[in-house]
Amino acid sequence: MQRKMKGTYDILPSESSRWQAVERAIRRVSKIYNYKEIRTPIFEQSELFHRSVGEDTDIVSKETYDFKDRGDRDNTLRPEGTAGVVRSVIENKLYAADIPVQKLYYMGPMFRYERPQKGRYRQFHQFGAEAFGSNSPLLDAEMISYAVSVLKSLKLKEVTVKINSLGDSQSKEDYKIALLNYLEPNVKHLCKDCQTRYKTNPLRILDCKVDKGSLVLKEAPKPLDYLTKESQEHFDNLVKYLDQMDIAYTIDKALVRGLDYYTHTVFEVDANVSSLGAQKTLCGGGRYNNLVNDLDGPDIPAVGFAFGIERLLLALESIDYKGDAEYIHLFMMILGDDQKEDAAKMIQRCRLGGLYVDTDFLDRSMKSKFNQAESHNARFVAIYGANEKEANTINIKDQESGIQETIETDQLYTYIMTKLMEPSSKCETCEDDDCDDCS
RNA sequence: GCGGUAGUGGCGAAGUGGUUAACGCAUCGGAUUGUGGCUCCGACACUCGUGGGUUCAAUUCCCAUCUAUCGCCCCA
Repeated sequence: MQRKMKGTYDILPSESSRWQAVERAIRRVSKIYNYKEIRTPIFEQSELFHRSVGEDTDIVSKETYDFKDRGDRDNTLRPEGTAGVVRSVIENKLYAADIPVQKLYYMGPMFRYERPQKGRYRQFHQFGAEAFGSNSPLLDAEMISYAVSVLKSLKLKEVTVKINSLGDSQSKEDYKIALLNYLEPNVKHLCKDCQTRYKTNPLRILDCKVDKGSLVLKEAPKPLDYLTKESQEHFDNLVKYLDQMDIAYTIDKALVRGLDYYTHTVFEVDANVSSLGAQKTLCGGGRYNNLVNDLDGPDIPAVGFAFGIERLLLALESIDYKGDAEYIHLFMMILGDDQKEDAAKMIQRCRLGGLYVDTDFLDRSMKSKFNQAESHNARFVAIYGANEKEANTINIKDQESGIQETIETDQLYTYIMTKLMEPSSKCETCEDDDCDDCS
């Protein structure tokens, strides 16, 4: 049997309504914040990711899906979304468009060659947003609010926002020197990984889980202590705005994030949900004021975030979030071959009118037809056999009320439409958490 | 890349070195030749992830491999 590739999975019909619900929520919130969708290729020149994400990050050094094409070019399946978006903004000169601040979002598959586990796959999906052209902390605050709103719109309440600032290039450089100086006599007390990080990516030592409790790290200098005046101001303003927007956050002085390109604000949103295990970070983001310039674009600042959609869905599972209920309006029950012509005509009429219609294609028993109608969650079942054909009528049963009526065949569509217009006693799309009718 | 656990019908899940591989759910047929959801009866795995080895005999033991899962690393 052919099997799927390691770390990939199929989104089956039973799951897709949940995906659609999440995607719809994302698009709706994006509209509210006035972000426009951008769709970039899922592969790019390998060099793009090396230059943007950072040569020494794990993502680039050991997790990319690389391949050579027939023209001997080096390609990489995108491991994250920002690089491609930045490339596109530069290449299409979106920074020169009549809208001075470009606010973009994307959604789609990403690829990392990793050992799969729950909530982590080789082909996974991200939803992310990027805003270009402003260094205002108001935009940082908007980003964080945007991310939180997506979670709120999905009714996820148990979330924590952590923020920190790395400052501008000057701050980052000052801090790095201070950290290296501080750690130098203590390197041998750090874990093995951190001894490597000391040389390659010292900032990441800060949020090492092994050394977390150690005195060395607790007393280590933090990025916030080395902010330049402007950087400090930026961060102070962000905090003020978040307070005014009534967005709960905690300042995590050890938060540094894994990608090289961040400056100033960095943030993470965690779900406090046991089912996520080690993968509780739903969203990570921050400001990257130098990346556009580093990739040969103009010197314009930017800020963004990315969500892992699989993790979002996992978190939703724990709050028992369901996608939209699947249903059809009509299940046409055809009894006897001689009735199929008329039935085909009636089905077509209803579908042209926009009704969701299905029927039994296996000539199974009436019992089975009812069972099929039930599993399709049909509101109405229409029964058409020899007797009805004779009388030019059709029996139609409302599965919700159990009431069955006999009507003229040419009244079928109108009958269903009329019934659907009547207010339902059921509370189907209730938005109110405290509604007594919802169970 | 490293370490632990697991792999039996569509799903869940027993089981054993020896020849009919329990059971539950789902599905299908019938009782009820045109009104389902309850009940009863019946059907449903040339086969126990894949490949190889040990053995007279392997689903069971051994090795490899694949996949899943948990943790590490890292990240979303």
